[in-house]
Amino acid sequence: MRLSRYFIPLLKETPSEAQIVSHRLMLRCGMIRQEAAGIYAWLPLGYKVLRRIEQIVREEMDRAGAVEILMPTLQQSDLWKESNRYDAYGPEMLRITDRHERELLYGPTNEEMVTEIFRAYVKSYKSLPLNLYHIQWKFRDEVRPRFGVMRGREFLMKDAYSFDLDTAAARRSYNRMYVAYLRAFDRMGLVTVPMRADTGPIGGDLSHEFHVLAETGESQVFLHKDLLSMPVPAADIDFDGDLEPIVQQRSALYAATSDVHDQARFEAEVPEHKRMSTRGIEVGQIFYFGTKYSAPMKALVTGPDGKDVPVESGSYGIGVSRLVAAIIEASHDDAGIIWPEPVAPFDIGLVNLKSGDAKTDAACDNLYAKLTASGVDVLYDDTAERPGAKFASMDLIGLPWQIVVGPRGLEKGLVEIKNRKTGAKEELSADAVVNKFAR
RNA sequence: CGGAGAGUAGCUCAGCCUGGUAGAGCACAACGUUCGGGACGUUGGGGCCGGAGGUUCGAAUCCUCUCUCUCCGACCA
Repeated sequence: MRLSRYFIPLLKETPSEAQIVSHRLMLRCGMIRQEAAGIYAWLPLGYKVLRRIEQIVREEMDRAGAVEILMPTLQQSDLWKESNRYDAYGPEMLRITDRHERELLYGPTNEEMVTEIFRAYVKSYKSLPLNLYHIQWKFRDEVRPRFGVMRGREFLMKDAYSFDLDTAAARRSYNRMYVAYLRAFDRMGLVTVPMRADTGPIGGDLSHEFHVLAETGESQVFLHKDLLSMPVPAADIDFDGDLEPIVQQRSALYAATSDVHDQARFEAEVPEHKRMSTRGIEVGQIFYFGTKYSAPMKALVTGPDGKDVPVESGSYGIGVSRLVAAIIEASHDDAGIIWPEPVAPFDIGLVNLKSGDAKTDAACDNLYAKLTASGVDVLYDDTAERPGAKFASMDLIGLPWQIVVGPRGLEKGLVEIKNRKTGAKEELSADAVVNKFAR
C-alpha cells in the first residue's frame, strides 16, 4: 500500500482523553476514532490489526473443532425471559423498542440465542459433541467505559458454545477450548496465564480467565512464575486425544485473580522466589455451566438409553477488540508500537528517503513491486515528508521491519533494513532484501 | 450510580475571575530555502466559543437549564 493513497491520520500530540499507553498509541497511529463514550470507529490501520487477530482466533477455533456461524447483534427479549436473565442482566443490557413496540436488545452475549438454535435442530446424542462459535459485535452498557477499546461499550468478541451429552464429555470440550486459547494467544505473541476465576453473572461451576500480564491491567493477579514459561501445545496437537494433562499441568500451579485469591494458600503452595503478584488484562474467559440454560430453555437431547436429558454446555469468550490494546500494552517502547509479526498491520515499511528523485523512486517502486508480487504486505512511504518525520512515523506505527532506501545507499547499490524490535540494522542489495522477505 | 473536572480552529491549549467585534503552537494551502532520525521563512484559509433560555447598550466571559466527554470509586470480554 502506498502511503500517499492510504488513510493513516497520524497525530503528533496525544489527545487528552488517553490515559494508558495502548489508547494513546492507537489514537496517535490513527487506528481508531472515538464516536461516543466507549464506541469507536476502526480506521484502516486498526481495522487491519483487528482482522488479523480475528483470523488467528478463527483458525484456532476451527482447529479445535468448533464451527463458525454468525448470529445477529439484535435479539428479541423473549429468549432472555425464558432463561430468566432479561431482568437479571440489569442496566448493562441495551434495550431497544422497534416500531411494533417489540422489545429488542443489543446482545451482550449469546447463550440464549445459540441454545435456541441448538434445540431447534439437535435431538440426538449422535450429533454431539458440537461447538458453535461466532465473532460478532457485542454491547454492554458499562457504567464507565475507559481506556479506549480496552473497555469499550461496543466490542468485538469471539464467543463459542459447547454442547455435550454428559459432564465428562463437557469437560473434554472445555479442555479443547483451553488448549485452543493457549495456542491463539501464543500465536499473537502474547504470554497468557489461565487463572481460576469467579464465574460472575453468567454462572457455572468451572471457569478460567486468561490474562496477559501488564502493569496497566485492571485485575490484580497472583501466580507461580513457572506458568510464564510453560510450553504451548503445537499446531498438530490431537484435539480428539486426551488434553487433560495439559490442563492439569497448569492447574497444578497457583494462579488466581484477586476475586478468588487466597493469600494463605498462595504462600503455602508457592515458594517465595516463585511468587509473582502483578496486574493482568483479561483477554479471554471459559466457563462450564452445565444445564444452566438448557434446562430452563428445554434444550434436550436423547441419549443412547432413549431418555431425554438437558444438554451440557459451556461458553468461551475472547475479547478480540480488547486484544488489539492488550498486545500494544505488552509490546511497545518510547517511540511507538512494536507489532508481533503475526498481527502487524503490514509486514514491512518501505521508506523512500528522497521522493521525487528519479533514481530513488525507481529503486523503491521496483522493491515495492517485487515484494508485493511475492506476497509481502508492504506499507510504502512514498510521500514527500522529510526523512526524520518518516522515520518517526514508521517507528510509531511499529511494523516489524523497515526498509530504508536513499541516494546515499543506492550509490553503493545497497538499502538498509531495520528490525523494529531489536533496532538492528543491516545493509543489503535490493535483490537480497527481496529474497529475505519473499514468501 | 456516588464524587470531581472539562467542552473555544483538525490536535494541544490560552482568553473567562475584572463583559467591549476571537488568540497561540502544531496541522492544512501556496511560494521559496531545505532534505540520512519529527526543518525554516513569507503569505493564506479555517471557529454563530457544546446547545437553549436569561441579565445587559453589549456575553466565549455573568446567571439558569440541558447535552456531551474525561477522571476517581463500586461492576465487566
